[in-house]
Amino acid sequence: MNTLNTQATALSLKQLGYLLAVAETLNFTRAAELCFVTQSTLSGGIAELERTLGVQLVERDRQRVALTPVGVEVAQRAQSILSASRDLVTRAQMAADPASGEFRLGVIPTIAPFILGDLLGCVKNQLPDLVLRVRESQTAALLQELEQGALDAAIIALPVELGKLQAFTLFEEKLRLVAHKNDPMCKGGPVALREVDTRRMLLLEKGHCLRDHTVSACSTRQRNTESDENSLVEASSLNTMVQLVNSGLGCALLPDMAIKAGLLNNTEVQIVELRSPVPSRQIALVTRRSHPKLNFIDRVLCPIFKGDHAN
Amino acid sequence: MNTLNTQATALSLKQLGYLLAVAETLNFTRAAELCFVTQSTLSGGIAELERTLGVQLVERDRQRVALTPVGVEVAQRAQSILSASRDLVTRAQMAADPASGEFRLGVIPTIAPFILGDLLGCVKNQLPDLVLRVRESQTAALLQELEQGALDAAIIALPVELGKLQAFTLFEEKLRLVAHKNDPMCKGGPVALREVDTRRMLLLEKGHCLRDHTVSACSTRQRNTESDENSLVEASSLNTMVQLVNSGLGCALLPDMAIKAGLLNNTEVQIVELRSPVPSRQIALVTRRSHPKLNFIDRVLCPIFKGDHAN
DNA sequence: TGAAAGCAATCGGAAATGTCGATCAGTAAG
DNA sequence: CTTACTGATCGACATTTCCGATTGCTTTCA
Repeated sequence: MNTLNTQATALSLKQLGYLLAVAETLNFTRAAELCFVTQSTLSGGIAELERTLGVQLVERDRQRVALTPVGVEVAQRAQSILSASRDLVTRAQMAADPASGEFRLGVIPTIAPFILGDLLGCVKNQLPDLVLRVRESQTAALLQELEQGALDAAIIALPVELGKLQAFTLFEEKLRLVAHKNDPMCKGGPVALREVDTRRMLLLEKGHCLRDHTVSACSTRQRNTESDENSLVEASSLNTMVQLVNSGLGCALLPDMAIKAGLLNNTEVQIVELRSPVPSRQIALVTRRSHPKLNFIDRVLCPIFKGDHAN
Repeated sequence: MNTLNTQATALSLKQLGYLLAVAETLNFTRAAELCFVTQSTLSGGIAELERTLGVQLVERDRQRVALTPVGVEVAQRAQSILSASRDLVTRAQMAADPASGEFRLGVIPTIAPFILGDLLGCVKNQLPDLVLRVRESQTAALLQELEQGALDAAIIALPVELGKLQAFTLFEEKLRLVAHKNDPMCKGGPVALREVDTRRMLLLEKGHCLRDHTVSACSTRQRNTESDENSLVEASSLNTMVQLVNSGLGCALLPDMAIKAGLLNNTEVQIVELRSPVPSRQIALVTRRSHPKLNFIDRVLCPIFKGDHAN
């Protein structure tokens, strides 16, 4: 049983608004109009605010309404609090537009260099308010960051173990067999991939998904990836790999985009026509199922990425 | 009929608190405990906050809870808003103590110089948190400022036209007749005031209440104040008036306090004993009936002022 | 002098909101 | 497969909020 306990209610922004209105008008009735409430409500609101603070803020007899010195100070503070609140709301509502703000995109290294130029330009044109922040990492790292929320989405090659992630396929990318122009393979007609000596096939270093794709494309029989440690050389990037091929060290499977982007320019490396089935990899954009902008990603971002690739 | 109108409710500090708790714990259940509500309540609160802002602030599936980038920013802003709110409350509650803060006191010129020294010292001792800000003005000006709220209280001489003001009598102050020591009045015994030649009675300039008191004390018959424009000299202060008396220009009625304060020191002016009724004026502290600290003024401030005078 | 209008406080009832407990649904660990 | 833990959801209840009407006081105007 409370005797005197006037149970200090919590401060409310609404009441601070009432106080400001009173400070402006020095008239409860007009202040109430400003706040779109009745004089009764405003009167009660001010009274409760005073109860909460334990101070009289407004000195009022029926003729005169004036703020007490404390009231003036409280009103000033209330002003800045309400202002900050309005800022918070507008700021949040600005950010509500998924096409604005920051979007953190991860891209695997065998795609990034060949897509980024176009991509950044495209996004800048079509979504001028979106700041695209790109990070290049291998699949595993990207997926982890994605799950932790450090990335909004990632462009990778399927298949991968999608946990609670959602994948949107962007396009299918062919893998091209390349060799030095003096290589015997370049002389004849189309080659079947399984005829290629796997020991001559150059690989990227471990961790690159393209390495795994290459390995599995070259062997119908299940080959243990761990067992072929006998690869003579491992390249750390597609560029390096092309140089190796150019030196006649072997052949390689390269993503179509890389070649289209001119990776073979100024080299003596040529594409070797392959007999079907032509190997390929599925490029997808992956994000969290729970991502706030999931719809935006599906409906807006993916189409842009697809369109970009089509060009 | 609203189709989509999700009636944006106003921001509430409570909900901002919920968000901060979630940001801290990254766990709805524990966040709810922090806020002393059930998980259900907190969950709804966050949901409504998001509805208000139109943005998803917290990314949550049943396993992982994380703030979205917008959520992080909103949380930061919420932090500072809540902090400012707490400051407002504590600041107001500090000021709730009537014995702290500023107190604007007006004093009439025929009292101020003789009471202020003691008064300021007394208040400083007994109410160390009270900043006494004193203004010296004539009665009319003080009353006006009082009504406008520019002053908290005023020390004046009664009677005055109290509108919606409240007067607390402090003490009765005798008025002393003084004259030059060579004046014939100083030679004989006690003098009756009505025997004094009113034409020799020096007056303060218009506006000083002491002038009016003097005038009415000297005349039993109703004398028109306007008619005695024939006063030869008018002093603008008690000090000046003493100098005039010292020059033998006439006699004067001086407040007891002024004399006790040493106004006659180093002069040849003497007190002339008066036969009763000895004239006097009633000194009072006046404030608004609606003043927030009315109780404090009555119970604390007035006793201090009385005590101060008694010394 | 009386009537009318302006003002803030107050009160009772109606509407809105906040809160809780219980339950559901999905995931992870044992 | 069960258990434990998570956040979302629903219905019921209590509280709060809000309004309209009224009161009591004052000033203004007739």
